[in-house]
Amino acid sequence: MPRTPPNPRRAARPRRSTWDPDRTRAALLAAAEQTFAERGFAGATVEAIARRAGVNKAMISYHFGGKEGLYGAILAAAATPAAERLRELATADIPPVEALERYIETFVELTEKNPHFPPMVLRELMEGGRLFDEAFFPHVLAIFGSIRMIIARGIALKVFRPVDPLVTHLAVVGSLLFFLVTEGVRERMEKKGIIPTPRPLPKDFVAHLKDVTIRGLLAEPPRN
Amino acid sequence: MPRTPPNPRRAARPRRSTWDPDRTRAALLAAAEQTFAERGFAGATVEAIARRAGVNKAMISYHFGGKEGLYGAILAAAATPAAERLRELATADIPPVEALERYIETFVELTEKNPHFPPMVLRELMEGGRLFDEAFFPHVLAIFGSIRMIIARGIALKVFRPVDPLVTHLAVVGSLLFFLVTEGVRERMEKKGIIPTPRPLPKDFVAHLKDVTIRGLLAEPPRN
DNA sequence: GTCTATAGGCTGATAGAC
DNA sequence: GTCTATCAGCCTATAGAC
Repeated sequence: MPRTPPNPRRAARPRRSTWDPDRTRAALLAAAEQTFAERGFAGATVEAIARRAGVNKAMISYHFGGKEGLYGAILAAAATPAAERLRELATADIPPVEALERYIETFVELTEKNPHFPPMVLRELMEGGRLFDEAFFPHVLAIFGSIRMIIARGIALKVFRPVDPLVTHLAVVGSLLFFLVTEGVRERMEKKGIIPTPRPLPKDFVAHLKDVTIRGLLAEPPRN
Repeated sequence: MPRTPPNPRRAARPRRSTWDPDRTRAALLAAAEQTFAERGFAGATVEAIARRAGVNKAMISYHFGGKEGLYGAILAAAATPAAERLRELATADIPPVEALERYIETFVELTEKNPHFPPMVLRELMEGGRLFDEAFFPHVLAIFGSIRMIIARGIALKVFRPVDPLVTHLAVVGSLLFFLVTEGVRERMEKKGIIPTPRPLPKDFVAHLKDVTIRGLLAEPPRN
């Protein structure tokens, strides 16, 4: 009898017909995104990320040059299309009220494909470490700058009151990010029965924020 | 000649006439608050905290039972008076508009004594780990519940439109927390000359948020 | 391109002297 | 109550086989 029989687990797992570096990269990006969002940069361990991705942890160093590189790759990958889409919205020829409403909708919609992006961005804003990377920072500026442009245009057209666009956009984006990053805790509270009413859904929040923000900004108050 | 002359650094430091455990505890709490806020729980090391406090790192285990205990002590200490003060405001017999304005003012004012509290609370909301501690969670509920009560009262009195108080308070508190936790990054951006205009101060943000929120909630739009 | 094995560094906690 | 010295555990990164 041989000392080491074939490992059943190894035999059971269908061997991939060939190596697939793209699949490895993609799996790592997805697993890391989730783990970083849950535990932060320092709290996430490369072993946890690799296990979740189903690949060896050495692959992180190989493909991304280490934990830092992986983090940066995730941020840049998610930020690029988001920044582009919001900038298009801001520079398109759309009435300011509608543009602002669509900014809010789009902001939330984008995070549905990428639910771990808001906590990562917020963390970077708090810690400010990797935020100023060349590959990431311009996108953040674009995301925040787009809504500021929309507000400024609304003021120039006298549709909005002469508020400070900088302060205003902080209030709106802050609401959005806060709602998005706290969805998890509300879900847990609901499951534990700590809060009586069902938790608000993203669409409820979007509708509310559009409503209150527009009303708060309009030069001519709407008739109720 | 003796092999080991008196260590000059040791001699230079004036020896405290007697030990002062209260001072040790206080120094650790202050240093930890700052370090945790800057780097998060996992990112902060007990050695960094102890060095900043000017005490030996073994004191953390002695006085607080470890890093976790220290973190919890900070959260509870800051949350208790804040929750109490905001609850008083919510239950006092004040017109809803004024109460909401004072809630926003007080919220910001409280963090000026305790600038590291917002990032710690927000982090807990994101990670949800120690959030559900018995010593901490009721205070968070009180802080969030107070503004919800104010809004609900305004609706009952028909001063505010019939919005959802739960959604509404998330938008307001979210704005506040986001502004407060990102003050550091705006300061850094201003110093680096990345943003052209001077950064908004807390009082500017408070004034804006009060203005836009009240206008967005009022049943009878104000005459401009 | 992927994996195993391991090096090398840092962390949080504690035993024991004072 | 405080300090020094030290430990076991975990971390990231890499060398080298396949």
